[in-house]
Amino acid sequence: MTHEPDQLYQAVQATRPLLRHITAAVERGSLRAGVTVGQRAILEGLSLTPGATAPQLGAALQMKRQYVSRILQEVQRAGLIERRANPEHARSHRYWLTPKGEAIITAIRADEMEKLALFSEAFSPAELAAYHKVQLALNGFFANLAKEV
Amino acid sequence: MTHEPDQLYQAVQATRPLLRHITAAVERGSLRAGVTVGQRAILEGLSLTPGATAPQLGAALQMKRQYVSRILQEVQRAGLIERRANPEHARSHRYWLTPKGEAIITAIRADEMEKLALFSEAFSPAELAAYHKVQLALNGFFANLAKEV
DNA sequence: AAATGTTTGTCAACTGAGTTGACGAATCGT
DNA sequence: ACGATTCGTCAACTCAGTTGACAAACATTT
Repeated sequence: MTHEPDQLYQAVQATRPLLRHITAAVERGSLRAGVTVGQRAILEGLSLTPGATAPQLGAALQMKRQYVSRILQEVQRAGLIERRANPEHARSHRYWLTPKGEAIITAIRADEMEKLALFSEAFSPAELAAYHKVQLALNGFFANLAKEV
Repeated sequence: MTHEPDQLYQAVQATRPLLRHITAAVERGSLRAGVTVGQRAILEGLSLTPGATAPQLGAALQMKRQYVSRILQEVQRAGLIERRANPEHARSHRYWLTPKGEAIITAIRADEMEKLALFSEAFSPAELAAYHKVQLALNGFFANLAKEV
């Protein structure tokens, strides 16, 4: 018996408007004042792996190092991160959140967690786990598809 | 007992790279020659509701009517759709896929279905159903969040 | 019939996300 | 010492999508 992928197809289609809505909703949050989703991703990344380099962040967040670098410059100018020289490489830098940056990403995270917690009450742990599992698998699947040829 | 939304949070975060990979993978498909994801969405929409107007498509696809209109012009020039006057409104038009457009969206759909069918074998029907369910609910949830001020 | 509000198509300017290419300086491997 | 790789930076570009404006057509109210 073959699995009919209709549901999956439809769900994947919905990814586009979903992301738009996530972005819009999240940017509307008062806590986000002036922080774009790209910047937010960088702050989150630095929160998880303090002292990361730009290329490391790029790999973790699946973005090009040049783009990461540009965002790092923006948030540095905004005083949300600071960079220090990398003793192991004269041209390389490591990045850390400043207290201000730390406060902002923490507030954003708390706000979003709260909203998601509300949402998640409508679902069973099994459903949420399945969502997580399939989402990550899809990510890997399409990343591979995109790479071949 | 509260649901810990950590998994959900992480999955939602993954939406951004996921969409990028989907787009890249799908545009790499030889069948897509010259068809952007936006155009593809319009073709899909017209396939589901033939004779739709631009504002109707916009509502269905959750895009602004102006943007839909621009894409409609593109695919019309490419000969994938045709428009006819709307007898009920002198300024309005209805849109239909041409045989060429029909062939293209059918081929795209078949190709993607095939790939997704392969992928979906790794999951139980319950997991796929849960993914679908949560994905659509998230869409509605964030669409609402984005709307309220 | 006239005034007012809404819908439609179209044009234009803009933002945001992200990629790609290039270049020089630094580092690594051999 | 030499070639390949890595890192930072600048620049140009694409793509998706929004917003604003304007005029024509239509609907509604008075």
